[in-house]
Amino acid sequence: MPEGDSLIERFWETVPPVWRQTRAQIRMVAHERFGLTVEQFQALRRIRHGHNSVSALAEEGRLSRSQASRVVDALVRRGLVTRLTDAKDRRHVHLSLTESGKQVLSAVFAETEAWLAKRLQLLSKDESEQVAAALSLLRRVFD
Amino acid sequence: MPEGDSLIERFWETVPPVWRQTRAQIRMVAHERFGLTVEQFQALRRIRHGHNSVSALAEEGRLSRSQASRVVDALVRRGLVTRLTDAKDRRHVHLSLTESGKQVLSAVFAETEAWLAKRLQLLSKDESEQVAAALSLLRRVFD
DNA sequence: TACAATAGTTGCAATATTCAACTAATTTGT
DNA sequence: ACAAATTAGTTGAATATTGCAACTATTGTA
Repeated sequence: MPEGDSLIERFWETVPPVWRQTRAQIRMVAHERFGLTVEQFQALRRIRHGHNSVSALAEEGRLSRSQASRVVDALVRRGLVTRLTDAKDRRHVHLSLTESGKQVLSAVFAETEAWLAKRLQLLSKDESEQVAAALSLLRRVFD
Repeated sequence: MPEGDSLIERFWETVPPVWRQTRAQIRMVAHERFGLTVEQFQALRRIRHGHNSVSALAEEGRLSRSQASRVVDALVRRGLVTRLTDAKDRRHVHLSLTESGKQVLSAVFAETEAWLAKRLQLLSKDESEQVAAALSLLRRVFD
């Protein structure tokens, strides 16, 4: 399987370092400017994305429910997230971002996207389209 | 910047989840079958890749030197890594994989690559080449 | 109604992580 | 040549993170 091998090679050469750099960038902005751990930032991101319960956060982030609960605790103490007990099923606690939480998340994203755009702009228009198309393909096979 | 935006969108939709799945796969194999933490596995990988000192591991893995030192300690205790003091500069300690370490790393990689190949084989030959080319481009702009 | 299942939180023990101090070896400035 | 600075690595102690198990509270089910 020679073609497959070279694609696998490219995958290993590309995806981990690209993500590591991106993650390091997120960490730098989130931690050094806002005092958030990466886990806390991820939780904010996931809450915004609609994973608004402790269990959903735990599953998405591959951490235990107890840890997820404590991460949420820290975010609530910082005033970035609110807990709201579901009226219909009082076992559920709905998490949502406060205004402050939204602002922090937007700020981190804005800085990270500026950083990302600077790199992606090194591609020509043609190359951009090519990469975008390829990423769609890649995403599809990982669904 | 409409084209750029869509590439950035694709990036966020693709790279983090693809890597998260890959990482989860590594973790599953490394931890559940070999009792390695992800950090320990990463250290093995980096030592094989030539980052064969405690400082190099610390820098690559973005962890403190003291922690890197302890991770190496654990690997040495398990017989997966050896320490060898440099004869010329006796401050340096060269790390290398033992046979057992190589075998463990190969086993983890083999299982992970089988998993990866199963996904990438969903692509046609043309698509494979397209994705491989795009990954090269992406890698280039992140160097 | 009793029993099981689900969502979440907390106590506790085991690990992991960091900061600072430390040893040891080498390099540098004078 | 030699004191001071630098580099590599390790360790102690304080702190934080994590996972397991136990717990409360609520809802679903036989």
